[in-house]
Order: sequence, then structure tokens, then C-alpha cells
Amino acid sequence: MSVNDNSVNIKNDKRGYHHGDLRSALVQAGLELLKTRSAEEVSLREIARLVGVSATAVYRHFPDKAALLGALCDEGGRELGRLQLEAMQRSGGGRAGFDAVGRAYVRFALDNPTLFRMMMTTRQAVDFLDMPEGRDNSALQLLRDNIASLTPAGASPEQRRIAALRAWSIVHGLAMLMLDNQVPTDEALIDAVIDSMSAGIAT
Amino acid sequence: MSVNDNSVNIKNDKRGYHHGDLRSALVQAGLELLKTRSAEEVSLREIARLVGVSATAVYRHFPDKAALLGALCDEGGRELGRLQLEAMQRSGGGRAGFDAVGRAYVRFALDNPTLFRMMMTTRQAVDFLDMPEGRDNSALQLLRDNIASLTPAGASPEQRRIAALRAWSIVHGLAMLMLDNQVPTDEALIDAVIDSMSAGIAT
DNA sequence: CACTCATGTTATCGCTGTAAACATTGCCGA
DNA sequence: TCGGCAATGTTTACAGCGATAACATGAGTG
Repeated sequence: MSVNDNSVNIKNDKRGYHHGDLRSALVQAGLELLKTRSAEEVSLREIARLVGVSATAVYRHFPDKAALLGALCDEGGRELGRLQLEAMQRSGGGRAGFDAVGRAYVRFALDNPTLFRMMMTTRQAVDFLDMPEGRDNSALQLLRDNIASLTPAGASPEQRRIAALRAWSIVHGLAMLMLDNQVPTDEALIDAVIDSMSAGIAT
Repeated sequence: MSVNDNSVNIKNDKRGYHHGDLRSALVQAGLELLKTRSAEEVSLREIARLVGVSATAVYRHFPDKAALLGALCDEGGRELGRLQLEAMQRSGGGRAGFDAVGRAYVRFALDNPTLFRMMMTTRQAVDFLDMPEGRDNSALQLLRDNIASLTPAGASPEQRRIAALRAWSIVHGLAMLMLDNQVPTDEALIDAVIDSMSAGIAT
């Protein structure tokens, strides 16, 4: 009779036995919980509870917890791509665009700490360096073009690779360090580091 | 009668009721398990099992699991400091020393993925940028001096701060990206990025 | 209108971290 | 030398977790 069993029994609002679109409701609820709790603190049962459904209903839509979290990561990836693309376009491209994309990357990380961490830890490698022309990473592709246009004309592909990786390392490292409170989350600091990054890209 | 209860009952070797130095045995075992398993996959009970002691015995030495993991982080921090100091000294300081410390940082991360991740996520901020002259971070202090000597003579303290943070971001970002398989773990790549980092430190 | 099968539920398992009560023993003062 | 206490171990217990299996419901199609 414990209230924390698999059953939830709330089911306050009128929705019958079938939910309608449980899958996206679970994703929605998961993203919501990730805003406050850290990743391993979010339980399947809690997500199900929030949606108002039994814990095991989740397994009709995801093979296991990792799969659900993976879906959250997908959602986050799309959002990040959108933000980066928007930042790039708003800034007008070129070096300013490069900086803007970097800032969008860091900002996304700071705005979605748990999700970002999970995306990086869990997700399949995007293989940013080899830049597959694949479907879903338009932002990365944009970035690639930008880096290509910023590096000196005579730069070898290998040099471009290094420049790209260094730039990625800078924004990623900065984001992680701030996420982990190793460095104060200071807007001016972000700008300064990113500025010094793009200044040095034509090494 | 389950074999997975709190009790372990192995206790094969002759050690009586009292262990002798259970605390460091637990730390030792914890570090061992972290080599193969990821952090959240290591359970208190498993560590205790490995040491041959009941699960709850742990609580005589650590208030909770986080505290034990914290002790592992401390150990890792000391080791990292040692390695960086050694790298610095072996290389003879200067720019070579700076690179060597960066490489040691990345290498430590790659050699101790779980521990490194935990150290960064869990640990109290070292506040690398403000560089407390504190006792235990001799390596960081060394690094600070090195950065100071590498930046142009006319650089302001703020500029040095930025240069230091960018350098840290590069090695940290590179380490994390490789740890997360976002980038191939390639020795030559590490060298190239770090080389381009120290080349650009006098920006 | 009946059947089917996708989608929900309940019951249960073994694992986890942790609290509480009990057991053992090293050590220190009388 | 002995008595007892504090430190350090053990057993027992509990709630929450992810996951499986068996069962219930009902939407949509023939």
C-alpha cells in the first residue's frame, strides 16, 4: 500500500487508459526534471509519476532508461543546432559568426547543465573533425565552413583540423569548467576567452 | 541466505574482527574499481565486498558514499599534481614545461577517465585563476609562474588571466572531448593542439 | 461486431544507499 | 591483572531504483 509503488493512482484529469502521446510526454517531463535535478538523480519512476502513468509504461516506448535519456539528448542536440544556426545568421557570419556560435555553445551548456553534460558523455561521437555531411548537424557544417574561411589561405587540411579542434576544445573546455564551478560563470570572461580564440585561429 | 546481502562472509585470510586500516583499504579498492567501471556503476557494497568487509562498515569511516568518492578524488588530485610537477621538472621549464604540464593533464585524464571526470565534477573549485597560494596545488602554482613568464612583458594581469584560462580550457576541453569519444584519442593530435596552444599564448 | 494488438497496469525481483541495533576487541586506568 | 569504554566491525531492515513477466484495457480494422 506504499504510495511509492509502481502505480501512481493520481490520474486526476480525464484521460482514459491510453494516454495519447505518452512518448513525447515522457520526453517533455524528462527535460523538465533535468532542469533541476542532475542526471543520475532523475529516475524513470519520477518521470512516469510526473506524467501520471505507471513506471513500467515507459518500457512500451523505450527499451530502457538509457534510451529515454538518449531521446532527451536528441532533443537537446536539435535545440543546440537551432541556437547555433540562429546565432550564426544573426551575427552575419565571418569571424563574428564564429564567435557567436562559440558563445551559443557555451550559453547552451550553462543554460542546460545536466542535459549538456549528458549529451557530451552519452551521445555517439559526432566526429566533428571529419565533419560528415550528415543530415542533422547543419550547425556543425556551418562551423566547418566558417573555420575554413577563417584559416589562412595556405593552410593545409591538417592545419585546419587542428585549428578547428583547438577552437572546439576552447569552447568545450570553458563550458565544462564553468559547469563544474572550476571557474566563475562570468559573461565577460566568456567573451574575452572566445575573442582571444578567434583572434588566434589564423595561427 | 542470499549471497548478495550486506554480509560477505569471505574473510578468507586471517584478520580478526578489526581490519587494521580499513579506510585506506576502501580507498585503494575504490580506485581499483574506478579503473574499469564508471563512477555510478561502482557501489559501496561492491567496494566493501572487494575489501572483504560488510557494506555498512564503510560508514564507520565515511559519512556517505559521496564522502568515499571524495576521498578517491583527493587521491587523484595528489597524483595529478605529482605527475604535472614531474613533467614540468623533467622538461626543464619554459614553454616546453608548459606543454609538458598540459600533456600530463590530458594524459592523466585519458589514463583515469572516471576518476578525472569525478574530480572535475565533484571537487571543490580549485579557483585556478585566482591561484590561491594554498598548500596542495604546487603544480598549479608552477603553472601560474610559467604562464606569467610566457605572456608578453607588457601583458596586464587581466590578460594573463585570460591566457591562463584559455590554455586551461584547451587542455581540459581536449581531454573531455577525447574522454567522451567525440574526438579520436590520437597522440599526435594532442601534441599538435597543445603545440598550437603554447604558440598562441603570447597573443 | 468481434478480434487483435498496441498500450497501459500490477506484482515481483535483485540491487542500491543508509539507519538502527548489536557484537567484538584494543586499549587505558584502577 | 582486570574491568569497562570507545572504536570498529556485523546483522537486520527499509525504501527507492531499474527491469521483467503476466495481466487488463480499449482503439481501430476486418
